[in-house]
Amino acid sequence: MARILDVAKHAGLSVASVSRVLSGMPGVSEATRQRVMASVEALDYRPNLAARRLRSQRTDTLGLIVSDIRNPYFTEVSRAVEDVAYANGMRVMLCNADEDPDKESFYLEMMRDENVAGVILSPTLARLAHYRQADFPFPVVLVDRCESDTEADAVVLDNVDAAQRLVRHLIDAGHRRIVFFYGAASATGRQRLQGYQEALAAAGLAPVAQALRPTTDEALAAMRQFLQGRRQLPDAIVASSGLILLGLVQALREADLSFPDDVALAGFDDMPWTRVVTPGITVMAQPTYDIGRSAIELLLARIAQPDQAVRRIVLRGELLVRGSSLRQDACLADSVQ
Amino acid sequence: MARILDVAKHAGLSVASVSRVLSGMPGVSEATRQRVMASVEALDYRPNLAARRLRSQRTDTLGLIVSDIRNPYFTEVSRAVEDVAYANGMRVMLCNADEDPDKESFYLEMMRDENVAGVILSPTLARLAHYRQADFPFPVVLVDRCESDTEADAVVLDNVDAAQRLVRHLIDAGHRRIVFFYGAASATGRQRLQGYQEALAAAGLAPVAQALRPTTDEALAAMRQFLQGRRQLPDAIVASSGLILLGLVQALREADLSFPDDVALAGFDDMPWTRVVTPGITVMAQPTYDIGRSAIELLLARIAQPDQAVRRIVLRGELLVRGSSLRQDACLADSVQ
DNA sequence: CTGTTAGCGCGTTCAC
DNA sequence: GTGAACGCGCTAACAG
Repeated sequence: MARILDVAKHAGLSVASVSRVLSGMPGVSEATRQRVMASVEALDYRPNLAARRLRSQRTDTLGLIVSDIRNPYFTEVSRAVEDVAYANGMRVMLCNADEDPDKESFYLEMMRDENVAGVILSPTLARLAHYRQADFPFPVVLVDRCESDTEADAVVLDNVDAAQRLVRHLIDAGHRRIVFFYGAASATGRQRLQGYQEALAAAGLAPVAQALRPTTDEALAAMRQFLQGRRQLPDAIVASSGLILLGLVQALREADLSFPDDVALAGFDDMPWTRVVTPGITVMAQPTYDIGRSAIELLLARIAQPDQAVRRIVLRGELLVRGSSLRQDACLADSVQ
Repeated sequence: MARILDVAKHAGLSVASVSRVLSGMPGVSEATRQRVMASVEALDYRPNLAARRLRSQRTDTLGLIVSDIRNPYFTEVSRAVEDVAYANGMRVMLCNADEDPDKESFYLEMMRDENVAGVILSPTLARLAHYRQADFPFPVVLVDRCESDTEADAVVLDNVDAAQRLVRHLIDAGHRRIVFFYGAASATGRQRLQGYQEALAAAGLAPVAQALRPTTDEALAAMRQFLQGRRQLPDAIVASSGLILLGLVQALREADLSFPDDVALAGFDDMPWTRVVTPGITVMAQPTYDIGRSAIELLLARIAQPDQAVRRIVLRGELLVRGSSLRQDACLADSVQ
């Protein structure tokens, strides 16, 4: 592997000149610049990143710690983050905490060890509870999950509002007994619970909420149990995330129940499959790519300006009404899309 | 940030001793080990990875370059890779080439710059065509995609066999005119095409195959066009991947066509949603987690033994028969699962 | 068993 | 505009 010294020799220059050219520093004659570039080409030279990072103490690496890599929400966010990062000459280390606080801690330590320039994190509830930016040696931007009083740069959906609108839609469609299955392990799930509760309260209805871990398997199990326990179904069921929604649908299919005939259905996240089940499932769609893009833009801005005021970007969900939420007797199934 | 010298001073020892303890080298008395650990604790010392990597020329980082992070196949593979990697004290850099040869090249260069210990790669067709391990400065294990004559460690499905069995199942179920939508950009898609062709040939049937880029959107567009072009539908349609399958189903729903009544359906990958559409979709399931686990085990073995013979691990798909492939008049819909 | 010391490859002063 | 030399923090060879 060619070193910078080899390039210098080949070009008949000193290592300093080569370094200057490669770092794009000013004060180099065009002639030497050409010679350096030619030698770099000739020797197929690549700077040693370890040496460069050691010497400069700087780093061009960002961390992205997602809660669950299987969640399309996060894969979409990660695509946006990568796109913007690479466009700005930075690399991204993508890590999957799998909703496990220990894994999350492990990766945060790793980020510290890697001396990253900054991290985008969707935190577990425990970490968010006593979150302080000062605990981290690098700037952090929260994504997807954030409390209203968290002192941190963050990009989130307006969860309370989104849940409210989703539930209000169900109420408007004529449903009264509406059950909510939500991921209790995240701030997001709880905020959506709040929106659900507020929407019901405003209509004078009683909430029935079921907490669970935010995975498809858990939702499937919870729904199985729910169906066993009762003779009469509610009017509608709402899921606080796409992963949970999938588990609910699996359980309904198992039990040979159909929607919206036996029970209406709605959830979060416009996952591709919600369009292909019959009828389509009404969901609150999140602007996933924008969320990721906003997060990394926030992070890059923070890195450039460490002392700027804390910013929070709140995005709005989009209600996509499909067949699953519409009572047959309402005769709307065909007219709304 | 505490340095190793600080730890040494604090413990009243030399840097060498501290280094030895931290690297787990033998020949250190228990007493000094204790003192070092105590000082490390006291100072909250963490080794500087850049310095360590520069000095030792070794690295504990592996690369994983997947073709499409949105494909659940790859997220599942990546989970397995991470699990095994971390259990072996290695980190993983996960990169998403997005089926783009340029991005793939970019990431491979990056892997070289990062001086990774090895890479797991699902290669684009172009790269596979003239693949030579000698072109890479690190060991590579191919995953998902590999030609029969590729000289490389690899973990793949037996694609020809899997496609044959899937198509044979359709033939056995009474279908005759069977159309194949496949991803032409990968070796895998082509191998599955071959299996499809062989199964049809054995039954004396004529193949009709539609090549496309292996994304849901492309499959949706291709299927739209396909449906427009003809008055009569085939008996059955087969997708060479889960992503393509999803696009096909979207197009069928759009056109208000149902399966298996209007046309039977089958595909690859046991994606969660294939179970929740009605009826369920018959698929050839891949052992995704095992694929990932095998790949990293192969890679770790190769790193430990650079000169061992090239190995290829071929795994078998599992046919999951669901309602989408069974003709109604065959009266099997309920008896098979 | 422990300490001293020479670089790993590069960026960055400081002279010239 | 260019070059010589130092040191980032660590590991490993060697000496004791």
